Amino acid sequence: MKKEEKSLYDAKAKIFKALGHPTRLWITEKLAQGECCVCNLVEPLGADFSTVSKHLSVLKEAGIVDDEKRGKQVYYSLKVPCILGFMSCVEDVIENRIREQMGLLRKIV
Amino acid sequence: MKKEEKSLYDAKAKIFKALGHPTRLWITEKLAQGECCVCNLVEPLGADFSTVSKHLSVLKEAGIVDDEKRGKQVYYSLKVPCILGFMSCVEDVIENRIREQMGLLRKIV
DNA sequence: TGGTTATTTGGTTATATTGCCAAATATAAA
DNA sequence: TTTATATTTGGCAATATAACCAAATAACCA
Repeated sequence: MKKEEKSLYDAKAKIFKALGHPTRLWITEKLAQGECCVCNLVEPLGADFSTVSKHLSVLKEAGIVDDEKRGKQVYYSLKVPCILGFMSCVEDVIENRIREQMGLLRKIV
Repeated sequence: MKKEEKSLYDAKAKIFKALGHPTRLWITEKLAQGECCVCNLVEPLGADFSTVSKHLSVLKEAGIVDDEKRGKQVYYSLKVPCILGFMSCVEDVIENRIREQMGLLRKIV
């Protein structure tokens, strides 16, 4: 990989990496339904306020979400809804994996 | 997040995580053009054979690629082409990010 | 002003990832 | 059978991530 090619792949990978955590994926799908303040996410996630805030900043850094301060709260929103279009593909991958495991199981038993 | 919800998000995140590395992303796009043996990937990547092999096994574990041994070589192929459909979205995110940075720069200068 | 609430930041510790090297395995060829 | 080639595996050191706690910041309210 050449140098400039490398930095393009670094940039792309950053976005996948940002989505590569269950909490951040959950947040992303939640925000797809509409903006949320941090406080709206903390309770259902059952994580520390600071933890959620840090996950949000990873998503923001990656360009996936936007933030806006209104009063005491910071509202996050999904900036790139096209991300959701990928989820059905991801679910296909998971389904395939399960199907294969079942096939394997049948052979063993 | 409830327990079973958590494991769904774990499974989804695993796929994003697998794609969240420049080398693995490069491999994925390369395989989209047709199957490759490990030896075909090592040289252009400029990485160790063992390193490439491990990246491939991450992709395989995630259900993204398939492998098939033929003779002395192992051929890898892209199992889920729908992954590529996401790339234009990823590129949009990158483009937005650059655009914003330019806007910011204009304010400063 | 002082207090309260929402959020971010810094620090720390535990865990995971990455990349290389060396060794193991497998297949083909001599 | 020995040798060479392609690949995987195990181990190690360096680096990155994640989660929590405590402290800092920022905005509103009494």
